Amino acid sequence: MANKATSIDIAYRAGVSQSTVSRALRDSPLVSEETKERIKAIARELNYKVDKNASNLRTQNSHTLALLLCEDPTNDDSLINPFFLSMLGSITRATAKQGYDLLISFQQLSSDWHADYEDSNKADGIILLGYGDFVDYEHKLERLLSQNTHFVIWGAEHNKSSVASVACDNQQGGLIATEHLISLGRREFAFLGDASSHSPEFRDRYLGHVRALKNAGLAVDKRRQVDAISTENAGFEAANMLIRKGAHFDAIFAASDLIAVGAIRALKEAGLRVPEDVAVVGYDDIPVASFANPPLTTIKQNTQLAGEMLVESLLKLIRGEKVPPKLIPTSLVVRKSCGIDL
Amino acid sequence: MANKATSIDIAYRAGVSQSTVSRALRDSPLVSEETKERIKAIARELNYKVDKNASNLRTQNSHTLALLLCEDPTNDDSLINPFFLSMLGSITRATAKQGYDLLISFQQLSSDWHADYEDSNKADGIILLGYGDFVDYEHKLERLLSQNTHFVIWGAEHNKSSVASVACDNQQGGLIATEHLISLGRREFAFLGDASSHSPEFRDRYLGHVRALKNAGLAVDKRRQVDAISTENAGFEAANMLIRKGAHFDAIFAASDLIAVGAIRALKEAGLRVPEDVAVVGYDDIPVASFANPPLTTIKQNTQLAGEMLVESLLKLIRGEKVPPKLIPTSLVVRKSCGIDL
DNA sequence: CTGAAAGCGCTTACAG
DNA sequence: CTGAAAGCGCTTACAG
Repeated sequence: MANKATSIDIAYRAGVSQSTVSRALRDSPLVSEETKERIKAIARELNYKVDKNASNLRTQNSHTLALLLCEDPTNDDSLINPFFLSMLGSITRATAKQGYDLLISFQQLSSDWHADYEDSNKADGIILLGYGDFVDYEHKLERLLSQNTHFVIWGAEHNKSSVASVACDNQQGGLIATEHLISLGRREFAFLGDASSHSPEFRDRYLGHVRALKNAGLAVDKRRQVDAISTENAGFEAANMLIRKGAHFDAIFAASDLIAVGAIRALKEAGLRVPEDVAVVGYDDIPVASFANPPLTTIKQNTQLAGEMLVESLLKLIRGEKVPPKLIPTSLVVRKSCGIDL
Repeated sequence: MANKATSIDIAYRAGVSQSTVSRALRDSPLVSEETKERIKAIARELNYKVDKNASNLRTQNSHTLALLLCEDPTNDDSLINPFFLSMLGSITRATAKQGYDLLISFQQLSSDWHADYEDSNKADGIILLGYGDFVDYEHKLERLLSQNTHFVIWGAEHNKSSVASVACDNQQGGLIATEHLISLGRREFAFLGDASSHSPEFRDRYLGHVRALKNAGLAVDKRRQVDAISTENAGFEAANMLIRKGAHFDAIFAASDLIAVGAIRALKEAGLRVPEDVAVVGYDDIPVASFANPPLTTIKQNTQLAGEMLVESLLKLIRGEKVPPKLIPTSLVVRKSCGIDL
């Protein structure tokens, strides 16, 4: 590889000082238009690009954000939660739009976080996506907080108000999903998904679900809530358990689409028809949802907006501004699994 | 944020020179064990991390790779080709395993590439994923080549042997998919997907498909090949066109799973049963494939291996080694859409 | 508007 | 085994 051109090379050719080159390329008003043009032309000709390591070292910021994607321990090695992938797309776009680069890292949940991007000046801040067990997660957040790292988390509002967060309104999602089923005449509900504080997002969906039931004067039967992590298999097992217990239900609200798809499989195998016997609603609107059989009614999170807000909040934090937690409303996507005639 | 500790701070506390600190932290054999321990302990205590900008500037390499994901212009804005996402996962992992960071960027195909990661010393090399139109793509590759950028491409073998590439064996994939259908008694084949030089991967799948037909002494009917880009809609349209033309066929080999899923929808709407009347095989094994109705028989690419090889090839290139193009064998995933009784 | 100079925080020859 | 010093390529006060 030919030696890269430096600002000194350009200065030499342009017959100016290196400082002037640096100013010209950064469009400083201190340089005359004429000189600027000459310098820029030479820079283009030499295919010159400012050395980021040098400029970052000098200015002490990296113009780079880091995205830490924590994988669910439950997914197989090569599979990423499809919902996160959708977020990844919007985060990448939002980061680029702001003129930042994005460093990405997948972390095993088990392992200790390698979250020293900011300490090593590789990134100005960190976006955290996914956590596995929320209780463990909080300890890690504590450490980031104590190290004054700039970071913003996706998913659940943290009880420490000092943690910046962006989340979709999971309670509202659970509410509208359940209200929809109620409006279609369903009365006996099952909820599939962990409803404990270990999974605050699922728990909030559950809380919204319960609120809708209460608003409608319907019974909340704890025996029809079955824990499940977000996999097709867990959904299958959870629905099977309900069926084996002989539980009565005419609707299932699943805390995620994968759970819903697994549940549908279990229902079918048990000879139950979806949606005639049991209506099913999922959560996330992953691509699989529209191809499920029947196509899955689900709650869609606005990942586009979410990505933008995560990036925006993080940049504000870096600039030293305050950022209140953000809550994004969700929307209902009606397909056939809820029993409506499309 | 408290001022970050530097190697000088540590030197001061340890009562040694800054050079010794630097050596100790890099585990240089020139430093006594005892001194090393002392220095490392202080570094931990101060939460010290080597400043990457400074060290990269000094050593003139970034220990970072860049991933350029070029989106298909055909996908809607927030949706990424699910196959690429699976690659992304394995590339991220492989990069981390080698101790490198990964910078990621989504490029619009229309826009001019912003591929100056290496020129600005932000990355030591680039992995290119996706391209849209291959003919346009090649011009861009020319430029990278002329700038002596280190890069490796995924997908098709480039006719310039100087371009490092990793690809799955698309011809072999097309061959085994078609052979499988033939072994199940299918005789009249349609192929859905662009078979021109604008989509070399699809074309190779088509070539393998044709080879299998010829090997079996079956007719190759050009009228049963319909161009389609890799979307569900394009597959739907392509299959509809075949049906409207009154083409006879008892099997469809689709160049991608999305095309296959769209084709199945068209077949069903036309009152054709899958697989009884028409068997369908796709390509990629995206998550949707197993949830399609009927579940889709498809060709699986080993994304895990592919990601590792891309990273490995790129690192070799950076080290100045030669890298021959790599071809990874594919495998058949049999589900119900091909007509086998599972 | 321009230049000379300092300095960001490291790594690494050079000298001991 | 250790230290003093140079230098990676920028940005930006300071002086003119």
